[in-house]
Amino acid sequence: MGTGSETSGRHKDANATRSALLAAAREVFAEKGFEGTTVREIAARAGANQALLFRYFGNKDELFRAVVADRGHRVLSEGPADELLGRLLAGMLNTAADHQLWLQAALRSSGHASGVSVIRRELDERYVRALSELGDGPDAELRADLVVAWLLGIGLLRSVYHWEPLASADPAVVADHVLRSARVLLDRVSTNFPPS
Amino acid sequence: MGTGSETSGRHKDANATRSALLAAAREVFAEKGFEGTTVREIAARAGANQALLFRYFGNKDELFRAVVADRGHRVLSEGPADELLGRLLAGMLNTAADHQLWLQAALRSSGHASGVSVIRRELDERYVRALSELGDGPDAELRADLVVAWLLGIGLLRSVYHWEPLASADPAVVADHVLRSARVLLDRVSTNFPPS
DNA sequence: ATTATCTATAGATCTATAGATAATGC
DNA sequence: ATTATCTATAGATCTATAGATAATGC
Repeated sequence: MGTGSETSGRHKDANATRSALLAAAREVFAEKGFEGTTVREIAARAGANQALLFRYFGNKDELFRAVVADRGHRVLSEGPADELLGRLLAGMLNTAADHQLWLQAALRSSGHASGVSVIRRELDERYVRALSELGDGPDAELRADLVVAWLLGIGLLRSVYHWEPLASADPAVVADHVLRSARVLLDRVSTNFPPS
Repeated sequence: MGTGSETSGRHKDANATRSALLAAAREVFAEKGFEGTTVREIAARAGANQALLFRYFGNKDELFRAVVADRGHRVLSEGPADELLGRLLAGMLNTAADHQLWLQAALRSSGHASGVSVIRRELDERYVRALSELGDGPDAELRADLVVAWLLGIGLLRSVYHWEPLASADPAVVADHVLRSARVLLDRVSTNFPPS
């Protein structure tokens, strides 16, 4: 107990070094994608020796997976179903630094198998499964896919392309627009009465 | 006149070699992105010597730009304004092989400067400018961006992630869903009377 | 004679490892 | 004595070029 990890970095602290490497890797992978990143640059940014990266993570691909792995965070059970889309949207519009970096790292690595698989897994496990429980019908899945496409496209333009005015827009305003339109898309799926 | 380019490839034909390299480059860049692609693999797939790639295109980055450059095709003036969104959508859902490869190559190269700039340019010049002429108002641009995000997200899920059922869905069905929802998003922008 | 193609290789990477050194904990 | 860190380098790339060869056109 009482790890008390100093960030000074002049000590010998395996945990601190590991975290520094992980944080640096997240940044560099986000900036340049998997293939454009070199382990030496990660180590340099972490202020650590390059050999430690292999000692602690095995190889470059495992380090990448450690960076993007397992964000957990099941959205479905966190609140009422009719606010689900809003929660998914909030997740994608999340401006927390680590979320933005995670998204950039994954999307900028779309040419690499691990980059593709992490996006597949995250979108499927969190977004599609959550949305698909909202309704049924012949093309309920397709409609859910279209919503996911929208959310991912918004994340892509904001995080990777820094597309203005979208990137700097108020998340609440963006959410309002998207929710209003997406409800049209999803409405026929649910068996609700039509409003007014 | 009368080029009569044989595809046998045993002759000496600079134009044929150039095209073969370009076509092979489009495929490999689409599969692996800019950084994951090697010039040797492109040359091998083209059945050409690797040195010719540099002779004809200068370097790898210029070859990439030759692959993704300038798709032209101004969409705005091609038909009535209220069908513009449908035309943009048709463009993104275009299942022609070369369009799919173009989109994959660009998106899978999101970690590379040229990949980012080509997407920026194409989306801006074709999609955003076209859409922004549809309406005005405080957040007309933001709404246009959101439509672009949707189109790009759909293209990303289909082309890069082969996401089902979206990837194999009938473009007409997809278009119907998207148009219906997007009209809600864009409607307040135009100064039309509200329908019914 | 000109132009396309090929050979061979320079030079600069990059990942990953083996083994030496230095700091900690007992 | 153990564990973290560093040095040095193997081995495998990769882009790009210089210069030789071979096919075409006159």
